[in-house]
Amino acid sequence: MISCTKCGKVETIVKSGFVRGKQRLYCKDCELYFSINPPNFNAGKKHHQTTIVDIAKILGISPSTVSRALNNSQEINENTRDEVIRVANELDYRPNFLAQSLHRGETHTVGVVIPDIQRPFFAGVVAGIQKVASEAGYRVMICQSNESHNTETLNVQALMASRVDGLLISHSKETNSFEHIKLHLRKGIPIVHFDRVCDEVETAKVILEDFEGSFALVEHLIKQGCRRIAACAGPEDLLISHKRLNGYKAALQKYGLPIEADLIFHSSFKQEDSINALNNWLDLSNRPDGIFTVHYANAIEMIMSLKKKGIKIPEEIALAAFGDDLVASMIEPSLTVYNQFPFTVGQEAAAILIDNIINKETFIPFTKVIKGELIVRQSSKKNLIA
Amino acid sequence: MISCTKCGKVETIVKSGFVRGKQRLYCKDCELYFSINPPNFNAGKKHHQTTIVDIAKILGISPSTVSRALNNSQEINENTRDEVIRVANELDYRPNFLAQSLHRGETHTVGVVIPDIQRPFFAGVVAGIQKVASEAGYRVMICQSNESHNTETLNVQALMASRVDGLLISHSKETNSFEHIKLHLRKGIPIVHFDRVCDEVETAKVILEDFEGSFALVEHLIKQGCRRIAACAGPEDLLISHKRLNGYKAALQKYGLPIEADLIFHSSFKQEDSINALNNWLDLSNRPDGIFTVHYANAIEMIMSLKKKGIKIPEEIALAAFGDDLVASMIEPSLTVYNQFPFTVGQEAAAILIDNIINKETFIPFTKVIKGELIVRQSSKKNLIA
DNA sequence: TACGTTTTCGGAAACGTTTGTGATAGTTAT
DNA sequence: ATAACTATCACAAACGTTTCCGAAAACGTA
Repeated sequence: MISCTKCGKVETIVKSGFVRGKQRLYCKDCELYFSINPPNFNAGKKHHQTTIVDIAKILGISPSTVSRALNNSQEINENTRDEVIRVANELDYRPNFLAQSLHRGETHTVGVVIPDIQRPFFAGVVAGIQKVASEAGYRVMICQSNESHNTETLNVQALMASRVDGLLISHSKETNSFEHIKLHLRKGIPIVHFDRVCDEVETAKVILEDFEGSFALVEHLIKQGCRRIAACAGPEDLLISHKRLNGYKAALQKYGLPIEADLIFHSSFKQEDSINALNNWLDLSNRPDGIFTVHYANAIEMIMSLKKKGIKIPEEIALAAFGDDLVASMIEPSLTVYNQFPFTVGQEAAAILIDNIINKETFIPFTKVIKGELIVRQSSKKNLIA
Repeated sequence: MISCTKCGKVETIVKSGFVRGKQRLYCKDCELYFSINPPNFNAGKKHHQTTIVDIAKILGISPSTVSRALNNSQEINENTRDEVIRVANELDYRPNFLAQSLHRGETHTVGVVIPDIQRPFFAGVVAGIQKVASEAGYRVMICQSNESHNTETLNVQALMASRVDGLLISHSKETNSFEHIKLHLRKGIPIVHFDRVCDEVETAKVILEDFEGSFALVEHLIKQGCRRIAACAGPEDLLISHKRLNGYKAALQKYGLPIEADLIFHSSFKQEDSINALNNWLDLSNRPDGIFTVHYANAIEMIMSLKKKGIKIPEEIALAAFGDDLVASMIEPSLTVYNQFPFTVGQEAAAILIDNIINKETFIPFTKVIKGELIVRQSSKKNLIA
């Protein structure tokens, strides 16, 4: 039979409802409520990281004194401080970051949302962010949206639940509404966009010279003698896709070349896409003699495909693309690119965000442009014009 | 003059020591202690994320009831629950993760320490980790050691201060003592090693077929006709360097080839290193006819250098390396590699860690080996033996 | 009617910190 | 000697949750 956990009596026990599926009991004698726990309820007891209270108990002082000793407060006796520090070292005390953050109301952590860490550009950005953040005493929490709007929204929510002090984000290619950003911005959370920014919200932004970059690439192709230049643009929803496409168009216009819808294709960064686009262009009665892509990976795939078909690069078709990478310099012919300096982008974005966090009241959003660099390689060196 | 913050009197104020550098005051009339705050002390007041208490106040109920309503407790009236949920949605309530974690004593977060996120192998591992972790409801916190022992130690400390529930780590090339790991292992924190593991500590490990992989690569080179195979090994402190070197040696021995100290070089993943090693080998009176490297990047650099020198690959020198990457397949000649499936490594490591976290009491450390795959490409196809 | 039982909620403690305020012993100045 | 002041500590509140316990009201059932 069931006996009272206090007096041990059996006859005084009556039932008293349910809690979490377990029968609740009441001992009329002890006036005690209780429920029965499984025998190993306290078996797997949490391991105990040493706390400020442990130290206080050992030294017979109050937790507040320990806290003051460990925080270089002036209002503490030197001897006391030394004793506290000695014991703290002995027990390998580490302040509980959760408790500190909860109390302070800030976590000294910034959140990062990127589409895909495996893309060298974003890996570089993350490395830059971590460098600046760690130097400023901030932790970094990284999430991947995998190019999904929904996942991105969940990422932002999770980071906010973790109470990050600020957010760095580069949107997924699907993202076409920005409520999840505006919501938190309204709550006063500092947010900084980079690369794939959005014009709808008033945040600080770190962007690349998207227009200028593609203009430079396309102008370069034109100067090398190309007269029919195809464009492999990015996903239609992305702002940077438009900017880059505009750069392409502007370059064509400057040199009096027509803009042909046939030659513009919106890729979604998938391999098949770019190959399909390429094949379509090759099937045209009037083939392009130059290709501009917004992502170097597309250009690499095209080069491979063109080589298989025996089409000469750059003589028959020249190529130029956004984004530098080892493979762009290694492939034959090596690929002309516009280097975006991802590490710098990350550094700048993090620096701006931390500034925004620290000077929350006075910070005024602005846009920082990271200048890129045209790297001319074999894929475009027709040398018709020296 | 200074007046009491309560009664406003001036004449009753006396000084009363210092706190944090600020003069402390005492009003004899009110018997009140206080110190003077700068005027804008409460100006930049923290923005208020809505809490459970806010909801409770609005509805005139207690916070515990709100908590129960939001946690699908059975002991709550349906109407009450609906009301709570309605208000919670209106105010966009998000539970404070810090408070939850502090209370529960667990963060549902795992820490990851890697040498460098920009290396495709580690980026792949991280992606695998995040996939498994997020599916299991765990957050991921990533740190880079930048191949520094000291930074690695600091990373581990920071993650522990954040009270991560478990740790995934691949050691820096410098790391030759493991106190920072043992310390936390003793405290009962689940730790899983991957790739660059360490034999000194009893943790679960996810490793590659280091021995078998290099054996396969070297055996392949031998079967292709190579008789003097040089090795560009990893940093001497790393366990995997030894394993891979042993695979190299074993393959040579199996085929009765001598092991020559001249042909073994320990790289530190720096570009100059591998080029220097290559030049040394080329200067030998008896040049090697095959090169095995533990990192594909070294092999890529060597291919570039060899091509400049006009040395034919694979006829004069064949190459094979650890680690697959886009560039390995794109370079000409394409590079024979042993693919390590980084994404799988990450997935396995995360799955094991989470198992270790959940079944902390019963978990028994073990080692999981991820099988690799030999990918033969042009850099080694001498076809002497079909 | 009377008692047992369930439902539903409030109060309070706890997680580990930091910090405002009360308190006391000792020190200096008048 | 006495008032003013300093140094040093303890206590308690607060951060936002969850959960144990107590209790009132409602609902049975004998």
